[in-house]
Amino acid sequence: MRKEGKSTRTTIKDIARECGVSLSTVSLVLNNNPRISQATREKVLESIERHQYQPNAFASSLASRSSHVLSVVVPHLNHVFADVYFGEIVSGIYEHATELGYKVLLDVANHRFVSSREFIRVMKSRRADGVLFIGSSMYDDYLMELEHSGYPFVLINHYFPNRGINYVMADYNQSASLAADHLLGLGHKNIGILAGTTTHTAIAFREQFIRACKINGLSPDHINWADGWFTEQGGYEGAEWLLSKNPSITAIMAGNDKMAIGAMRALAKRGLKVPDDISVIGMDDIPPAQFTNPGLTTIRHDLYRLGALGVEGALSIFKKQTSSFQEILPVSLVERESTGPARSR
Amino acid sequence: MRKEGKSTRTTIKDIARECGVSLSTVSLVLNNNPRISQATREKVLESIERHQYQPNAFASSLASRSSHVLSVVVPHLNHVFADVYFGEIVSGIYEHATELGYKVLLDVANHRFVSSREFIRVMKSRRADGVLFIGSSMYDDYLMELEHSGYPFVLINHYFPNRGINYVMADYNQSASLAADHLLGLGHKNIGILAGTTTHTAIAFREQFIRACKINGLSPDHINWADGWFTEQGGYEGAEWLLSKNPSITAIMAGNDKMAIGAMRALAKRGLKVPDDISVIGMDDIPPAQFTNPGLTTIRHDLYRLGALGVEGALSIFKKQTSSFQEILPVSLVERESTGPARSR
DNA sequence: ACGTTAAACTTTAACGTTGCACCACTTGGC
DNA sequence: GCCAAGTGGTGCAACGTTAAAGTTTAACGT
Repeated sequence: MRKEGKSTRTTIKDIARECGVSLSTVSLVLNNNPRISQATREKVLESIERHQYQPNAFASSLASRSSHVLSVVVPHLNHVFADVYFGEIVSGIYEHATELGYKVLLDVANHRFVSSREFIRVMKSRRADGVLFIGSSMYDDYLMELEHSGYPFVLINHYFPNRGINYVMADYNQSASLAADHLLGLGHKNIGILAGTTTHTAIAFREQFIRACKINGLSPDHINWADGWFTEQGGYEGAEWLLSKNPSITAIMAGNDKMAIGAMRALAKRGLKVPDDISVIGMDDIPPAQFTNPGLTTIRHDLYRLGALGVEGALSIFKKQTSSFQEILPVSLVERESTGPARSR
Repeated sequence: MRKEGKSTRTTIKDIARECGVSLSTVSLVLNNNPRISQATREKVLESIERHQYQPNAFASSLASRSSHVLSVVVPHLNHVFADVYFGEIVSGIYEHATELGYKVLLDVANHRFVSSREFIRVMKSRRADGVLFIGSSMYDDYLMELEHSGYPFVLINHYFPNRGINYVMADYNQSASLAADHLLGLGHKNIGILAGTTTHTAIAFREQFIRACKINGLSPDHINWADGWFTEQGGYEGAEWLLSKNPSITAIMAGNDKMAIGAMRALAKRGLKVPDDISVIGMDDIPPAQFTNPGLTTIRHDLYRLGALGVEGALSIFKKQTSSFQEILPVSLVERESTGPARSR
């Protein structure tokens, strides 16, 4: 048989020879083609099972021009995969992709990735059937190159206004309204905002929040904002800056939970009690938000589902079932203990 | 030529034809083989650049029998990629793999993965040149099947005693001693342990910690432990259980930071102040440990480096530079504010 | 002038699948 | 008795690369 010292792997040929059928037949069985009779199918499957035969993924991809792989691209941040926000989305991507028989490959949008146009190559080289971008920023104009490329890619929780670029994202307008209503309802009249500034969604969110406050009669003088870089450290520093600028603020609205967590640390260091002295509200509802002290009130974005939907979108474009994919998901308020009635200081 | 309406991609053939050289020459240039003259090399590279040519990864893998892909296998937990512990390790893996020209593929050790022996198939099908297992448990005896397989795989932060299975891990014995010395040095005589119970490392750690306490004169009656499942929720419940069993404990030692964070939340709910009423020490030093209130004292395990080293190991086995790889990394104490002098209650 | 060696390629045969075109046989309608 | 359609396959040429062995040319020592 095939094992005369040459430690070669079992291939489709071995199975075909043993079953006395052609290569094509084995291939058809492998791909569940109905044109093969039950009898033949069983004979082949038995042989496959017995040899623990595993088709070579590369040969298959090469011949079929489809890799059954999805690539997910995250920004070039330090230890980026340790970020819970990205992790939640990746989890959603992974699980949905797996259900559909897809593998997921990791990529980081670092300098090389961008300047060498590797994001295009990933698709050109057929290494992936589709690409999902998480956490891209509004300065990532390289993405525009892809707009009319027809390549299956989608942005997750981000978008470019007036562009035909595919995306799935949370409803940031609704988030802003929900947060504003909650804080205003508690009587807060002096609010600090910790915002991200590098995405269109974050900017739209901040503007919508401010608008909602004004509509409800808040004076613009009583709304300040600082850039919190979407990070704990940024939230920490931003909170300090807000307090130094206006010591009488009674609530901080953070554009994501990480900044909120950083802010709470800064408040604790200053000896301010949350929510007695000052309220804090976050956004995303990442899992750690349940285990802060006090528990963080936040706007829930279903990041996991966002990831799963992204997979859906990329694959339906790949399969030419649709040419455009733009979805917005509803959000909800999660009340925990970090917000309470305003109390002037 | 090749472009009569058929929208076929640029291949090595096109480059070769244009440059008037053979396929092999282009291939050799692509692989930086020194046997090609500078002049030819430049001509070929120029053409490659101009056409934005990207070699087909599958064809290359098929022909060379090497995928330049590493697979990382994480346990089948809910939203597992949102776990900071795994994320830190994955970050280390990703970055080191990238430096070495490797891609990383995600896998989860779910039921199908295990029962269908997919972990073997991943290597058999050559989808990956090596596999890194993170967070495997002592019950994952399927790993034994791989022991003598010669396949390049390594366990990260776990091991099986008396087995030739490759691993990289933190020095859990040193962790235990460091933690015990720290707590004992602060005068604690009544200690609760929040432990993991599903890995050999965690069990060895707990035993070593208890041993160190006893050597320093602590009575076994004053050392209790609860299983905290390595999670925040487990740490929360474990802490409550420990306090109900022995209300006078003055310190909690947690086998990872996540349990410590859960415990701190439980203590806060009970109205206990950390560290005034009770000290808490964790393990790992995951990034969020800096942003808890108060900051978490912990033992630092360099998870990122553990991941990078794992890549090193798997690849050196793949390249047959070594047949066995077992490394232990030193750890260190990081003092923040969650531990302080014992005060009896 | 001659053989030897090295440099710089080229030729050819894999690598392990899949898609397409084709074929042989059966069934059935008229 | 002949054609049409359906069933259950087969054979072969891709797919795009690399590895191994072979060829040509130039350089060099004796």
